[in-house]
Amino acid sequence: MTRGSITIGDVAAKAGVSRATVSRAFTRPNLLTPAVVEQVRRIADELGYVPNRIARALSTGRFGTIALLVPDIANPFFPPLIRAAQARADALGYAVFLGDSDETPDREDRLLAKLAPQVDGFVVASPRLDEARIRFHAGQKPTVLINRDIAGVPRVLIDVRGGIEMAITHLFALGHRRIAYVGGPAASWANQQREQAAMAAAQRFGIEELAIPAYRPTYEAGQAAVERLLAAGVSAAIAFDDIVAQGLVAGLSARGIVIPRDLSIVGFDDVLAVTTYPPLTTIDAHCADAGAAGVELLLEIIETGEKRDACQIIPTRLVQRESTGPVTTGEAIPGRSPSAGNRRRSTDQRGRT
Amino acid sequence: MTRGSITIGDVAAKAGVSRATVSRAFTRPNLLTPAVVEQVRRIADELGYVPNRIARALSTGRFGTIALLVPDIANPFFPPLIRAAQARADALGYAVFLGDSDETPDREDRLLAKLAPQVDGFVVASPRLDEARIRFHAGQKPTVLINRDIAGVPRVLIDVRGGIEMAITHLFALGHRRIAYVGGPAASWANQQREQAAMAAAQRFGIEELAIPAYRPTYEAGQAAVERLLAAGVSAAIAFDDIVAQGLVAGLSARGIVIPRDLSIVGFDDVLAVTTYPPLTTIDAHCADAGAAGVELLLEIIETGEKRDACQIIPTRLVQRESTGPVTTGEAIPGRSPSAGNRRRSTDQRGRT
DNA sequence: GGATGCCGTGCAACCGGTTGCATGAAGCGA
DNA sequence: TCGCTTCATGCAACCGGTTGCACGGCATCC
Repeated sequence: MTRGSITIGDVAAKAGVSRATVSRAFTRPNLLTPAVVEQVRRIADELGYVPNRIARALSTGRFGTIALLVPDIANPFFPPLIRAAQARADALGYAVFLGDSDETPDREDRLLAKLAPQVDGFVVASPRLDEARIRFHAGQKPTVLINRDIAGVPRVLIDVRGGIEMAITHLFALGHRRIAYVGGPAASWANQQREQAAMAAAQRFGIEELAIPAYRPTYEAGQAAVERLLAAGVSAAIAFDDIVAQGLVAGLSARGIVIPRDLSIVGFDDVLAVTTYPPLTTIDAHCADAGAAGVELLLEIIETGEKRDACQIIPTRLVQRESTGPVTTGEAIPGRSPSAGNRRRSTDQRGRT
Repeated sequence: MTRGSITIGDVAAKAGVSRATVSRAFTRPNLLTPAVVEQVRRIADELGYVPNRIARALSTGRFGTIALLVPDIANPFFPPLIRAAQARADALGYAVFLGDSDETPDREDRLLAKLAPQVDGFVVASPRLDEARIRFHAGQKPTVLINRDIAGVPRVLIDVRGGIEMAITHLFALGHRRIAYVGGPAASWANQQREQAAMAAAQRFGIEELAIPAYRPTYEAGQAAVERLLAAGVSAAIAFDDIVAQGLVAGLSARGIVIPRDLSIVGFDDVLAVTTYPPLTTIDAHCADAGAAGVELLLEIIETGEKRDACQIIPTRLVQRESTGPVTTGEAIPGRSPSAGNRRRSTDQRGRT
């Protein structure tokens, strides 16, 4: 099956050159006469020769593969990220192993160990593993983290503070003075970061902010949080992510609460915003960019051999759709500048294309 | 990094045996004296020797890896499939390459060629490539197709006819006599299959059925098809997939049409049904099962070496939620048993767990 | 006690590339 | 014209395993 396929020897024989020359025609063409390179490549094409990456890996110690680990492929945050990462890697000549850790640190650990001997490096998105283990693995193989901030390990982060700041500016302008942050998994680094950013920004605006847990980043968890949200007596909520936001919207609508008339909802990630009703105002996390950036950073580290302590920030932006609106009832504490309440302000400032 | 690690030679030297013996101690221990095996393994452990999979792959031609190709990771149909496939492969000791062909046959072709020399086989979900090329690749490496029926190539298929039949039975019982099938990409095998099944089933029930194209399997395409759908004057529609259905629902709602009062909608795949409003009645395609089954079939073929012409059918079931209801207006042709119109019938017969 | 067979082990070739070094031809200055 | 570079190419070793075959020792059997 694999046997019997075209090898470098076949091409060499047909082209009347040595195997070394064929090899160089592909890996170091500048060492050869252009005419020879051209001829070898033509014959290789004719024969349908494809370099055997395994054999190459054995002699160079480089595999031309990377592994991308995610906690849950089915979480809509990851597919665009995976897609972009895969496309970028493919364009740069690398193949991608995909691993799903199923949200469990142990499986993540096992996948890292298992794949290590056959990849040049790792991109680990939203790692669930503890810092010590991550450090250990990162010491073995070039590793780039996405969405996790560990000093010394190259990483790609989302500009959560910027996005949250825009969201709160937006809500403030609409007159909201008492809002909620509906959180995801308590143990999740992303959740802690988002919650802290929301608290800090609210404080700066003099907005009262309550943290309401949703425990898991799912639609059902969002629905289940509705009761607690209503009990909090807020006029707006920022959700951990779009999924939780969607659950909130569904749960609220089911109780006859009209969005955004009665309550404004802001999502996070912009992974399904257009497809909700009403279309969700959300913080676009540019997750595809994060995936591409992670791969690029990793390959740069692999190819230069430099162990730079890079920390790349992906900008966010607020995408204003229809799940947020001005405060209309007097239920919330009006604050000191109620006249600003109905002024709609464009916060749709693109971070980048 | 990889260099400088312990090799079979180091173990051989320390154990005072040949490299061949060390190799056999791991791969064919029954050929050796138990005492030797035990001693070699102990020394290997002491030294921290781990067999190099790449080197092994080069000589055996077996890699312990498979590739999973999908047309678009971001299409919600695939993440559950990928997830299940990855989990199954991992459990059986294989690592998974993921390839996204971006819906283009050429990229699919290229990915197959590129990955072929480093995998033991392929699972190709919803291939976009033409039959001849698929046959060609399947001839080179063990290949299992999901969602594409090519005689002679092992494949896992969705029981589209069964699902459609249940959906139409359901709609008929609700009194619908004139319905539409809102199709996906015309060139897609899945679309053709679904459309034909819908037409055939409708005919059996004496239901009038119109085909309305949506051209692409996207939310926007679904929205764009609304006008054509309304012009058709039907009382119900079956969509190519849940995404198109969601687009239809959104487009209809935006025009003030209430679902299911004014129009019933049935989706296909059950990948986002709960999260729509109203929750979507849909045909559950068990896509996770399909992914797992594809991997299992492939590994069986790889490990037994048999080239069986397998064709495994994944059962479907109708999941009845709230986007379908009885015909209430007289706009549709009432048919001959209008009294059956309001009888709600449970069609939620599980195909399997 | 010698022929026979079995079995555990080693030798060496091989998988399909890459690469350091040697070689020989061409180019060039004196 | 000669000697020195320069450069394109080939030779052969190597990456780290696996495996067909040969060999030699020992038990078995006549």
